[in-house]
Amino acid sequence: MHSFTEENYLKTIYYLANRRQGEVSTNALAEMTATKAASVTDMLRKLADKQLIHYKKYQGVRLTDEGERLALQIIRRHRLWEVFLVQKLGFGWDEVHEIAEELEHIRSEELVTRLDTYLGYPQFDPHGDPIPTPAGKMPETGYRKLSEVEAGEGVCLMAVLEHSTEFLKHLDHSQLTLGCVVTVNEINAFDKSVLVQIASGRSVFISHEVARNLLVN
Amino acid sequence: MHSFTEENYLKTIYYLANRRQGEVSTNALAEMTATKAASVTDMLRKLADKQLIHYKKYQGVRLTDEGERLALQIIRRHRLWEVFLVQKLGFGWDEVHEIAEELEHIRSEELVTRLDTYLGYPQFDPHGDPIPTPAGKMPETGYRKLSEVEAGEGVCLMAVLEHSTEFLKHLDHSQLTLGCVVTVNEINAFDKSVLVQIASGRSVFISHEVARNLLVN
DNA sequence: ATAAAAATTTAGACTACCCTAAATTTTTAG
DNA sequence: CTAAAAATTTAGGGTAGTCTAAATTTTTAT
Repeated sequence: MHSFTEENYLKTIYYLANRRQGEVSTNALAEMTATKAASVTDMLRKLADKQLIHYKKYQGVRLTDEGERLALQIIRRHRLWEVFLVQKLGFGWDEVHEIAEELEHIRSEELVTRLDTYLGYPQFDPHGDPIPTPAGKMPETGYRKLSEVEAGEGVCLMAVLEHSTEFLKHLDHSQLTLGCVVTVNEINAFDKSVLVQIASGRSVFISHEVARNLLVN
Repeated sequence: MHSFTEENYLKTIYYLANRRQGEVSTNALAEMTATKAASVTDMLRKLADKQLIHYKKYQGVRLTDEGERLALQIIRRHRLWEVFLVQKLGFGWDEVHEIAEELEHIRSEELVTRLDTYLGYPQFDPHGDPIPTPAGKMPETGYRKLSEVEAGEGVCLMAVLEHSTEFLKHLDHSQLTLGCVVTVNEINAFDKSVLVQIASGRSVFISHEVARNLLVN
């Protein structure tokens, strides 16, 4: 079995590898795990010994197939629990991340299977992120960032890249919810902010910073 | 905050203090926590420093008010999660203990509150154990052991003292479920086994060992 | 009452994970 | 191309929780 801490490192390596494509650096991991680079190096040696990562000193790190399988299993659990917390317990989508961080480490295959069934085999978590399959594959989505949409296009809000409470509360406040159909009316040439119209007919101003964190279809 | 391990010790001290009335011994704790007496001594010093237990060397241990409050909070979480696992996810009552051992340590008051609401404020867990109140009181039940019931009496099965898979599967097999009304027909003078009649009319033989672990009303 | 047995505590050590400071390697800038 | 900067690793050490073996205290049995 792998420790709570090992699981968190694997998950973090997966995220960083997919964010900035390619190898993951020690410093990036230290920042994400809120530890120091020296501690990361210790753990990388340990994960490499267990064949969960490919690791050459000073060269960055990459998950092995087994490491990726484990990472996706943990992400699957995290996202299923987020669905539970929002859909069944009525938490807001901005309140569930921390709790799911703990729930994802509960060790029981049977529990995850039954939870999945209970929730009706959801495909996406409350932030629109796809839920990895039981077999350990991450579904492809093909979403674009709202910041890359041309003026005049109509698109559907599918997911958020940023999960902070402040960002999510801001979206709630602007009546921007997932599934929401928006039409891009204007793109400001200077600051790249966009003016969109939502289904209710209301116009909503979205800064470039926000638009970069919204995924659409 | 208190560690996972500290929480387990507090819970275990509570159980043992209520099982064999009075002070809890180092060895009993070592057996229950599957560690060695020396490790228990270390932890007792730590819990005493934190004012969670009353502890005098060589004299056994007792929870302080604060320690008992924490222990009951953990037991409350454990039992609520067991209700969830059985009622919502469809686990058998013999399968939920280990998983609830992990879930009980998830740190979120809000989670427990919402779970309680979601489950409809249950009073008892799937084994018939009362669920401590949010304020940290253990409800009194006044149950007797089936082994103490007189011949001729009709009683209702309310709870089990033993939680092992084998014991619970045996009860399932004998069609002895909680809430089941049973009439004690005969008490064997030699081995104290009892012959009871259940609602379906069927007679069920119950050994003294089993009867001692069944609580009735 | 006291010696043997049982229970408990202390001493010293181990692992997992984390840290700071110093050393080393890689990257970058001039 | 090389010196400075940045990134990374190594060295040495800390805490939490565990262990074994030895020392100490309490209990039990004669």
